[in-house]
Amino acid sequence: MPKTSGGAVKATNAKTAKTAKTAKAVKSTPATKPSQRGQALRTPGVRSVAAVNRRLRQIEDKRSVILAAALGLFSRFGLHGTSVDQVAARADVSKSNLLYYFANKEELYVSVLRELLAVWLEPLRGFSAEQDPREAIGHYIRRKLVISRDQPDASRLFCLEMIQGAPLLRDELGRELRDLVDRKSDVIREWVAAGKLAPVDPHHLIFALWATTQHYADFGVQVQAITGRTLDDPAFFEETVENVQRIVLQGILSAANN
Amino acid sequence: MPKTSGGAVKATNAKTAKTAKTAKAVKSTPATKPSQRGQALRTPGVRSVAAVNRRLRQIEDKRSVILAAALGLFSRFGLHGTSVDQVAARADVSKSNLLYYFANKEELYVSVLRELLAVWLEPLRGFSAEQDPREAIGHYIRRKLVISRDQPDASRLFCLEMIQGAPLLRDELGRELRDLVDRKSDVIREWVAAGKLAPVDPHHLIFALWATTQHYADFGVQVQAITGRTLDDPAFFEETVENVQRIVLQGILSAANN
DNA sequence: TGCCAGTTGGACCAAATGGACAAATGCGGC
DNA sequence: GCCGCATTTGTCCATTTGGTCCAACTGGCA
Repeated sequence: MPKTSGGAVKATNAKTAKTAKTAKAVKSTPATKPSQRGQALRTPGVRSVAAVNRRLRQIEDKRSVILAAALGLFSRFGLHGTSVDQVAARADVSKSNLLYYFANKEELYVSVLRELLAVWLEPLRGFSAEQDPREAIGHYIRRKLVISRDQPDASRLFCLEMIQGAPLLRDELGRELRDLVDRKSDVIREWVAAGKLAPVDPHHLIFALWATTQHYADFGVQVQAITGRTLDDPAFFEETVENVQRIVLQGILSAANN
Repeated sequence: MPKTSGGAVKATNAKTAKTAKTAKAVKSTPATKPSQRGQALRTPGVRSVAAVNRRLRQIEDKRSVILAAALGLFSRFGLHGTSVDQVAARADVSKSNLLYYFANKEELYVSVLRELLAVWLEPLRGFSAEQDPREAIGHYIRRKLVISRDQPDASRLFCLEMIQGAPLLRDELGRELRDLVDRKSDVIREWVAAGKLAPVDPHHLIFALWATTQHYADFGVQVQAITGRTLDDPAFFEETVENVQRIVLQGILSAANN
């Protein structure tokens, strides 16, 4: 909303003058910013292939640094709780420079998310019907817990986004994730049909797996407040893997009671 | 909606002058704002007891309305993603008025959180050693899922706060929650000792219970994206209760494999 | 060496926002 | 009807922040 009070005040003081919006004359678009050339991989122009490739790698590197910094901050403070300045500072580049590589804050955010989703889904791809479910699921739990330990930021940001209704992932969610889950659900159903698993709804099983493993990343603070330990403690990590596996695989009722 | 653009316009015209910050002279604190009188319940002054009580109730009501509005917004957009204006609008009060009841945004936020923690912990209090664990835990799962269904906002905000490191709940976490969990852990240990439960670490069991049940609130969007349903669907709700109970209590391995 | 696309940083701006302030309005008791 | 306090509102301001603009620089190439 307009709200020009600030502008009005400044307008009154002498020195200002205003940049006057000088006729945009030459439209000095500085060639192609990396944040723009999405597909059009570049007109070879004159540069040697080697030089181009080198530069391309440099660009990728810098983007990575920025993305890493952004992940760290976004995952803790969210999109709105993080300023571009902060990300730039953490990535050790100037804000302008950052905005040279990412058109705007939101694009940066989405870029981070997109990388995330891949990492996050990866472990699930492992499931296949030939495997022994006990093995496959036990292994899956361990892998997810490793991620919770080594990349808690990724897990947290994913959770953050989900809580907010995943406005920027909705499409991906409805497509990629859903497909993958559907495929793996079939695997689980086969296991059940083969009598290798108790009759359990695949979706709910997958949710339980996600929930129990992610919890140690997303609620890491709580876990630490209660147990006084973190997954970084190897003993605690193993203990966690074992307990989660046991709970999900065998349940908690004693044989006598079962 | 305030929106002072008009004011700005006025500002440019002669009369303005600026309020000049006149020496703060009398420090005209307007008696006691509700946002201040925390404990000092009020010097009876002159008002009749009846009148005072009525007013007190009114204050509580208004605070509740604001808190509810705040919960709805904070839980989706976080502290930084929500403006005081938005909360005020949603609660149908002016921003100034809101700030009359809550000294500042952060106090409002903390107030919301404080209410939350109580709701959130309540179900766990139910556990006691005399109960049949199968019953107690099954019941607990149901209760938590009811909360996930009926108060997803609360669950989400709690999760949000936790992800951010719970800077404002750290103390409460270290004290209240920890104590409660410790006490209930003892109950679980007794169950295990009595052979009613398989040997499982109480902490991890509690985490698993929290995680699996909250998941349906915090990741509600994901759940819907995948299953196409919500807990509001009674059939889906029951199906969820049953599956979560079965997974946690009996595990997923078939008897043959167990 | 000089050129130039591609990069980088700094000054600057407009919008948004938290919140201070003071004037206004309501209201119970005298 | 008047007083004094509680409540409510409109106005204004300082600060933060996303983003623009432009001047300056760089490294590869003719």
